[in-house]
Amino acid sequence: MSSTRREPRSRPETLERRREILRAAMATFGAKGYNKGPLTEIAEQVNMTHAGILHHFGSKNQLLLEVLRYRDESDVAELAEQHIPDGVDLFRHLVRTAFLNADRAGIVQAYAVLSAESVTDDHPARSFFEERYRTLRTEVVEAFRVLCAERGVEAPETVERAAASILAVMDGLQVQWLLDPTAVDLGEASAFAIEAIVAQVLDPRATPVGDTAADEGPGADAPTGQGATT
Amino acid sequence: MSSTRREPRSRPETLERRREILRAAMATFGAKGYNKGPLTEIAEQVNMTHAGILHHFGSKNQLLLEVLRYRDESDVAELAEQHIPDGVDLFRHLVRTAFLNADRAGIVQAYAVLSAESVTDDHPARSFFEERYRTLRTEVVEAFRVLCAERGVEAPETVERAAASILAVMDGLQVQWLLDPTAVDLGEASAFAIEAIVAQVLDPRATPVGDTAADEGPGADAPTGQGATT
DNA sequence: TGCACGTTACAGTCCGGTAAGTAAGTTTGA
DNA sequence: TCAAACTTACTTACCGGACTGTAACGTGCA
Repeated sequence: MSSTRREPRSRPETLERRREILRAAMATFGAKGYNKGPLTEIAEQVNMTHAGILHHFGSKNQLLLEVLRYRDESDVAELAEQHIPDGVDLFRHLVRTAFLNADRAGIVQAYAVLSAESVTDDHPARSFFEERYRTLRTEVVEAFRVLCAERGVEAPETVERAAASILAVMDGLQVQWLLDPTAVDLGEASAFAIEAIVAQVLDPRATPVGDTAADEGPGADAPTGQGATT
Repeated sequence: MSSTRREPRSRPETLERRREILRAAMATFGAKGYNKGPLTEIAEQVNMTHAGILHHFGSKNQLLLEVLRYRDESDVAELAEQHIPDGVDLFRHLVRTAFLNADRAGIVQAYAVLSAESVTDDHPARSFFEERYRTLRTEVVEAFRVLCAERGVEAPETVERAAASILAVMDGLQVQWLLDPTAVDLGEASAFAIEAIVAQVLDPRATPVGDTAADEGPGADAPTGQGATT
């Protein structure tokens, strides 16, 4: 756990070898989760023993963290070739990502499984996902501010909720889509929901739900229904 | 795995004993997930050995399925004392549930963790959650139809996407809220998002996102950005 | 008396991590 | 330049722990 030889990487091909391992780890963590994804399965994908993996990463725990960091770095590297989206471009970017994700079930599954698993006790990826969501929410909030400024309206205080909701709906749709890809169109549904939320921020309207929901608190009555936690 | 003595339950107190076990199992599966939640931990919560648990449920696998069934039955039993919500009442019910869930982190976590874990290979709860989402989506679609009929408008074909989105946003917000309860207000954010989606179904409006998103497909360009999968 | 409800004990797996050894590669210095 | 000295990248072998499931046995209610 502690004495992990880190960053030797003297030989040039080692770096590519490590990347192979990281991609393999992403695959099995995605398919089985972190807890149930054994090192041996990762190892045999790259024709190695599990001890070889541990030689490179020190521990399974450390491997997971590097897997997550690796993906973010790859994405950021690709992004750097473009401009950094802000304002309405960020929302378009999110919609486009949702459409693209429909062809990347493996990666989608890895993030869906690992992010939910991370809320369990002492999970090694917990702080990673905490920070990830914090960062993403901040970016979306900023995009709302820019968008409102362009429209010449003051950004309402609902932007925080809206930002969380946009990320939430994308994640939640992924789970439903992974369970039954024929039942949910990941791209179209994400686009619809994002439009709905953006519209509500820019031009709030009362609805038959909201009419009474405004004063809704942890009411004294009320059971839970089949959708207890959804 | 196969020959599990089921439903003997000769003595009256046995039924309550089983319920104790189910509640304890819900707690540890929620805290650690199914794969990492050991039977011994469930057992010691009810002052038993893990072999005692297996005597009642035959296998850990079977225990999980009964846990999930038990919760739904409890919820439905409570619901039966009320009316079955439909039309706009279902949406109000969902919002109310979100507020209530803010005080039930344990149950929320169990569903969040298990539903995401269920998408992994050969997970015992997979078909449970497939069916659960299918049922819930159908109910929400029906509520949209009733609501549209009340308003005298024709239900648009977006109701399917909207139904999936409403469930998705509730689930996704739960994950963010579990990771950092101070960053997200589960009830308020759920209410906001549900209102937004209902409003968009009843009265669709173009947005700066949708203006171009309509023709958005798996475009040839486009990387993924930090929010690769969200 | 017999069955339900446990217990203890154990079998069998699986898995992460460590130790020790080996065959390459890289560095260094005369 | 080239070989000794050292490092890296593994392998095999093994340890120890955790966990599910089974078998055998006791105990008390009906």
